[in-house]
Amino acid sequence: MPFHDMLNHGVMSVSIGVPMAAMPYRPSAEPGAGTHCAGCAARHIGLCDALVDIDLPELAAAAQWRTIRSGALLMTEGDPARYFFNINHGTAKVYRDLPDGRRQITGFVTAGYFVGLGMPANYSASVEALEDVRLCRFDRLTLRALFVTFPSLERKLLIATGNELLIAQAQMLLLGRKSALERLASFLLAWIEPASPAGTRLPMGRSDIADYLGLTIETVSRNFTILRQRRLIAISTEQEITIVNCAGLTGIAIGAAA
Amino acid sequence: MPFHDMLNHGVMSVSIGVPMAAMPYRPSAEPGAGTHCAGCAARHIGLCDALVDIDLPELAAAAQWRTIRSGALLMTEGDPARYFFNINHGTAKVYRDLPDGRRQITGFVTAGYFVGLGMPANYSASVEALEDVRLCRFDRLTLRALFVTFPSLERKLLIATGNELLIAQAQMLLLGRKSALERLASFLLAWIEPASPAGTRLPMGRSDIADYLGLTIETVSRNFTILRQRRLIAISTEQEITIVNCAGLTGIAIGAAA
DNA sequence: CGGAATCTTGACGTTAGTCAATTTCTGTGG
DNA sequence: CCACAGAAATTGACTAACGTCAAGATTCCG
Repeated sequence: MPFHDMLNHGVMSVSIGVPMAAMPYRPSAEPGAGTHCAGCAARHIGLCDALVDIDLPELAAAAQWRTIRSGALLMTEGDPARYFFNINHGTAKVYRDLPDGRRQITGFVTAGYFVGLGMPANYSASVEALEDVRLCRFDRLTLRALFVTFPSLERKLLIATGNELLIAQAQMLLLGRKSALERLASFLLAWIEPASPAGTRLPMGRSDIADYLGLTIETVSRNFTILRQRRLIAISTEQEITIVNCAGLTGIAIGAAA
Repeated sequence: MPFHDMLNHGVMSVSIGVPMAAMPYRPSAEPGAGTHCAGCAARHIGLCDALVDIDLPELAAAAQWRTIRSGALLMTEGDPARYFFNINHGTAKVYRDLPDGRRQITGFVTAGYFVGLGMPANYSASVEALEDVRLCRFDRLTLRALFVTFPSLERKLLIATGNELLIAQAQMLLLGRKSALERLASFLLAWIEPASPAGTRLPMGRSDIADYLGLTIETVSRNFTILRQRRLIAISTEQEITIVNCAGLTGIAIGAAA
């Protein structure tokens, strides 16, 4: 169960995958086999999950499909917060920067996550795609109007925002009180399928992991080596990781081991 | 504008100020002058702010007034999350502990704040009163039922939860990337009225500040001294602080000064 | 196969933590 | 009002963990 966080979403300078720039979504114009939200791969993990199939067209009319290329920005901190996003596929990083360049990644967002929760007038963070990202973009005013018709949308967002807050709390404990080794162990447990023998490919590099854990890239690398040498994890090809000793890794992550 | 955070709220072992243990709130039985929610000091900063006066009685019927003595727990991490709280007066700390005793305070809650946002079945943090705290306690199931009648309550909570998330993001940046001096400067700016020449009394001690900023009590103390020696703040009587040079303090807080 | 980017490893420096007094504050009672 | 005791805060000397700087090794892709 991967992590996440985020906050805003935004006016963006991104490449557009589906050629329907400012055009409202139309079922008949949809790409892929499903051709409408009910057939979307993210149908039951995204915002639409709050609605029954019969009500989907109204939500779909407010949604715009986009594909964000790897490395492109979904939103930039400080920009007017016009849009709200629902990720359907791919991974992006949410981060804040200090004036001198120090960066803190506050979360990674994957399929099903909302970007733009609890936003004020301007985005409070930047979001960059780590791989190609498919998403639904909503105009915030349009979406707010839909809340009146479908209170279940608002409930879904309230639950999602609450979950974000829980994850943020856990991350504050990690950043404020855990050692480098404990941070890395916690991170891997959240991202790697514990059972998978084949190994899981991490979508982010060492630099992003460092910015997420409040460490430097060198410290992350050193602690990867420590975990590997202690036979707690196995590293096949760089970011292809396998958890070898889940109990041992968990012990380190929760701070049980001295 | 003080900070905050929080998450759960809970089954609690607390002293009860207003003698109406499990009895539903009744206007005629209310303490103080206002004698009902419309006269409450927190009328326009709490949950009730989402309702017009005419609808208040319905919300009031679901609320129970409580006073939590300084040092008592509002909730304990892991306990079943039966209640939701709305602080009316006083300050409390929200924290998580690691098994070996390391503690991270994820936020301080004051008048107007909600405790128990986005909660799962069990409280995910403990909350302890730093001074006597007055609050309204709601049964979570009862409150959820009210959401159907008054969608504005849910909207209020969504906005509040979103604000929490923004604050949590800022705190992650602080914990992950700021120096001890920058952390303390950021904290003081959030808690001390910049203009007040008389000085503001902090409700928390050095130990709580340390647990909030991810530092030790000694490091907090040393950096208080540094800020005082640089004439950025003045310390009258221990936790009675005045901001002397707001611009200078802000410069440190945002990481502008090298 | 080659070059750039990413990752790893090593030597050394800096910041904050640890351990230990000492000082200051708070509150209580004489 | 002052004296005292306990708690909280400050200060100092030293240590440990992580950051910085600098090579090298690997991986990735054309």
